[in-house]
Amino acid sequence: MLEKYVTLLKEHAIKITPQRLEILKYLDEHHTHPDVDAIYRELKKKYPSLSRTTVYNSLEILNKNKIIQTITISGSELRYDIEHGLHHHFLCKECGTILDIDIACPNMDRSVAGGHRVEEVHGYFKGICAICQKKKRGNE
Amino acid sequence: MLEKYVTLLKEHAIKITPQRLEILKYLDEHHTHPDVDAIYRELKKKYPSLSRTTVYNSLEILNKNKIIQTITISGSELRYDIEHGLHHHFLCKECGTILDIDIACPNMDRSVAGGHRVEEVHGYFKGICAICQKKKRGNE
DNA sequence: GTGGCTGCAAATCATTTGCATATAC
DNA sequence: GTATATGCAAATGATTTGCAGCCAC
Repeated sequence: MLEKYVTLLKEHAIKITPQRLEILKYLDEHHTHPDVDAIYRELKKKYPSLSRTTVYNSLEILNKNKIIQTITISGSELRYDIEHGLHHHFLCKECGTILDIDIACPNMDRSVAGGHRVEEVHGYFKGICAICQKKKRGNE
Repeated sequence: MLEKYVTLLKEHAIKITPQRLEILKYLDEHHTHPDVDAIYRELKKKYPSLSRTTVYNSLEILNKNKIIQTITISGSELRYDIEHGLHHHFLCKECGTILDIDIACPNMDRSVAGGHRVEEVHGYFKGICAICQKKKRGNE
């Protein structure tokens, strides 16, 4: 069950620890773009000895190995997402949800004029999500 | 000299204060995407009584009125930029500089599938800027 | 005149650091 | 066995809050 994560960590020469496996599994199974505290609180239920520091450390090494990515769309805390193909993000200003956006942008997706070497591309959209729009209409 | 900023604030029904005018002028004249502390330290030289709180407050009201925008590309602190047409940003991981990127992305620039209402679009690119690439080549 | 603004100090929240113990390999 | 990871507590850094005095209108 955790086999795929063991394999993935081995491929990157990252030491296998139960904490790392659980954090990686959590991000693989929950595409909710959680912050550190959300991951910590959720996994703390099953592993009461887990510390926030370990969550920070694990996320850092996973990020450095490009297994996960950080999302800065909220501006107040980092959000995390497992790497799963180039996609962008939408933040609902009403409910705070962050959604995956699967549109391509040919001009944007790899190179930038001016001789800069682009290694990461992040498209961030902000507005009101479909669900919150419905709710608002219902209330008026 | 500050006339244009007085006019701009009046149009938005924002009270005119010397601090607000100076902060707005600073962002209009320096497209360096400074953080709060950079603005504070620079203006503190000319206005020793200036407080960081006032910088925060002023930036907030300017942002709410869409006269300036916040940039979350760095992930650790907010950067500020005067609104000047849709453009995107590039962060150099080597020197930390944030550059304006003037490329268009038709798919990205206004609407997103799924019924979400898009109000803001931010394209963030990260990599090594042209200058840092040259420096690195020189050192090798 | 008065409601909103400024500036100071204290509080808060996310993240980092130092270090002793425990664990992967 | 040893280098590395974990977990705790304390430190840091950005931002927010509470509040008294001041200023724009």
